[in-house]
Amino acid sequence: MCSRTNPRHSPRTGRPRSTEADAAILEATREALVELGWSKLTMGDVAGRAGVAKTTLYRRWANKNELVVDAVAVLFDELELPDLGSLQADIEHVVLQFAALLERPETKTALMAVVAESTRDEPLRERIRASIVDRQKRLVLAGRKRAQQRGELPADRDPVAVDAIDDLIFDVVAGAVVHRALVSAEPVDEPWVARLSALLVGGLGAVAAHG
Amino acid sequence: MCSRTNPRHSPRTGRPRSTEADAAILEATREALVELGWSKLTMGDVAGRAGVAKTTLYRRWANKNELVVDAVAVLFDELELPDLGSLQADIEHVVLQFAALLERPETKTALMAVVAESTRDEPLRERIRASIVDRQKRLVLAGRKRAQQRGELPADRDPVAVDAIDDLIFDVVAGAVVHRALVSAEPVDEPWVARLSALLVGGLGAVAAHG
Amino acid sequence: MCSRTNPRHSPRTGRPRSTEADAAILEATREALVELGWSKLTMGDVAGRAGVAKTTLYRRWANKNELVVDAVAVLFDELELPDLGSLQADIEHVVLQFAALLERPETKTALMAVVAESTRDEPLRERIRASIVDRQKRLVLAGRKRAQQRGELPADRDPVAVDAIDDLIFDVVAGAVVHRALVSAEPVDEPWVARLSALLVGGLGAVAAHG
Amino acid sequence: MCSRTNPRHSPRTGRPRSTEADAAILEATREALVELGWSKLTMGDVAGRAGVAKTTLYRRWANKNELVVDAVAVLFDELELPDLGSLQADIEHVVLQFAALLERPETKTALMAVVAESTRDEPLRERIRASIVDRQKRLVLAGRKRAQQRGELPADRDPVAVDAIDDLIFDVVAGAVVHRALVSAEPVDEPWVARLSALLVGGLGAVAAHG
DNA sequence: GGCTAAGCGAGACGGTACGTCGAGTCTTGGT
DNA sequence: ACCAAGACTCGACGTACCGTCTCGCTTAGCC
Repeated sequence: MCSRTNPRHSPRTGRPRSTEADAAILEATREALVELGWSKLTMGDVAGRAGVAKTTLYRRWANKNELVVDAVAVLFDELELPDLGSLQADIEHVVLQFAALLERPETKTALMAVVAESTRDEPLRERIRASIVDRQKRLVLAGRKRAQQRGELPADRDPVAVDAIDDLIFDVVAGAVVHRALVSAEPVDEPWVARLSALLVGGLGAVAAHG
Repeated sequence: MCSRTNPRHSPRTGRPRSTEADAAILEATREALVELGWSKLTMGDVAGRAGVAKTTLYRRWANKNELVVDAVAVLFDELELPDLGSLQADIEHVVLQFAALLERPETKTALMAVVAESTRDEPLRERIRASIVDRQKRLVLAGRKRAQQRGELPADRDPVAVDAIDDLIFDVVAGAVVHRALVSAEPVDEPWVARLSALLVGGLGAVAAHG
Repeated sequence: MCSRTNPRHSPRTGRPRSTEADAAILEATREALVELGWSKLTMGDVAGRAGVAKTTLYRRWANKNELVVDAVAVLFDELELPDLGSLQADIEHVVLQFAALLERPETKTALMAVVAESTRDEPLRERIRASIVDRQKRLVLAGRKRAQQRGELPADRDPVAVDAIDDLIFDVVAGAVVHRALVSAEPVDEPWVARLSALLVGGLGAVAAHG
Repeated sequence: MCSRTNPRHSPRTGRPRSTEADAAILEATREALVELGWSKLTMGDVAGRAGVAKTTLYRRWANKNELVVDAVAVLFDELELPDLGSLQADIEHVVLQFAALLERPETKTALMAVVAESTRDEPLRERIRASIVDRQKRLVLAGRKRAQQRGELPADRDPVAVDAIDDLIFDVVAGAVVHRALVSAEPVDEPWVARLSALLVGGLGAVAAHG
């Protein structure tokens, strides 16, 4: 999950890798992201902060991007979807959580950078998808299920179509928040979130009606 | 428009800058983006491709990021909004255009990278906003006006609220397409675009109704 | 004789060191010297060739230089001084033997390197002197004794002066051969050796006459 | 003579190399040799002492060995052969000069090291020969000529044989001094030098008589 | 015949230097 | 003032070795 697997080698032999080093490196990486941002973060600096040799980093991660993905990924697991009684309230709550996450300097600087790198680095894209993106689709799924139980959305007819709608909602919500926060550089505040969720709830009703 | 203005010097004195160099550099930058991607593009390489000295680049642009923004910005002016008879058709058309633009390797690799850099570089953010982002808001504005003329959307009541909705739509559309294309790395094809525009049109109706 | 003695431990307790490892390491060291030369020889590589862990090397030798000295020292014990009937013939024979030894790639690359290191490493200098240099002075001593028995050289008068001459001859012969072979990089062939021994025999006569 | 020649490039274009940097680097190299010795001298340290970037070193010298040869070579040009009235006195004087040179820490540590490296590096051997070795043969030549003028040695008969004797003397003198100073690590003092030159003068007489 | 003290293979560890590369600046001579 | 060329400083890169340090396991001699 978090480090380069030891190539062609029995796990029973030799000195085992230090798990303290693992943790210290990831923590140091987040710290460096906060202070320096992605483009000024260096492997040597991270090693220094972690109290670890540079070789120890390279033994675990092939390069800066993979390290940063792992350091940041864990933050995304904080997102939760408590039942607030209505689809619109649920959406607003998770969008605000996501916006708060994107406001943190370590994610703000890192997320776009690694996605940019991933356009030319297939393994990195896979790592991002596995560590970050796919893990959050659970939120969309859970939100839809709950809305269906409440009767806010009709029950599934065609499971393929449902999947497609889930993916659409995921890209729309995540994309809109990222774009608002990082490209437009405007605040993701309650009024905006209210408008966004109104748009979504309204749109979902229309799409579900004749979908 | 596209290059660093000559600091503290009268524009009338000495040898004028070569306009051929300007064009050659931007073209060379796009070429290098296609072949190498953003992170492996180097100023020396661009200078070499353009048949120009590195000095000449730095006389015009302060650094690599600003050069890349200018090289890519012009591509976004290709987007157009022909009248296709309905709001949904207009949206689908412009989204497909935008998706095609993001498929081009020079924009795919560059756009996210410079946005990532801009999270720590205020002048760069301003340049991106001025050169790329704000320029495309015209499309949202034009689309809405046309829909209002057709009667698909109600006429403006509160101009402030209208602006807010325009901005929301812009972030949702641009964000969703970028996220689908670069993060989810799934095709922005006609079925997906149809679903997106259905969602938007439905949602806009709902929002406008009680907005 | 050849390896670091076990510090602060009774030699009777615990598992004894493998003598096969000793031999394999020295042999591997010579092999690596032949293939890689002194400066590209690495401890890890030697350990690998010997089928032994790096720890096992460092348990026996403090560092690369001491290992190399021991690996090479044994080769110098091959030198012999058979009685060929005259001082000049004896000298020529031993010089040719020495030259052949210096032609071997493992000695050629190692000898000068460890001597160079020894200019800044007193323990190493001692080890070289004990393992290599002093051991070969026996040849000079034996040659002189034999020449005196034959009447080619006068009998000893002052033992201190005799020692001084022995040392001089040693430095002249060894130095000249090394310089010819490694610095001038010219062949130590029979004509050259004949000239050298003629010079020495003539010179010794003169020095002994009024010494 | 002292730096890597600029490959495939007109000398008329671009910023010229700094000659101050050249001098500062060589001086810094000698200083570092004195303080650290050859094996602990690093390119980065030399660059720092010279107030120069590491790249500036690598632009001029391919590696540490070539740099050290150039830094040390100039010291050997100090050797001179004043006329002291007799062959023996001339020899003693130049040998003492040479010994003093070898006592200097920068030559002591560097000379053997680069010769050791040169056994596996043909270009380095050539550089040493051209910069250091061949330049000093002039001393042997001059000494012999002067001795012939004085009548201490017979005039040339066979020029080839004369060359061979010159080379022999060079290897014997240089080799003996180096061996005494660095291998035997004993002082090259006046008594020893007197014995050496007596040996040589006596031997030369004998060799020249029937050579 | 179990105990104990070392040896052993494996490989991770903290360091240090390597030689290269790119960014952005400066210095030539020439337009 | 511009320009091409290329040297300059700075700093990070990713690699390679050094010599040390755990691991789990083996191999003797002694009780």
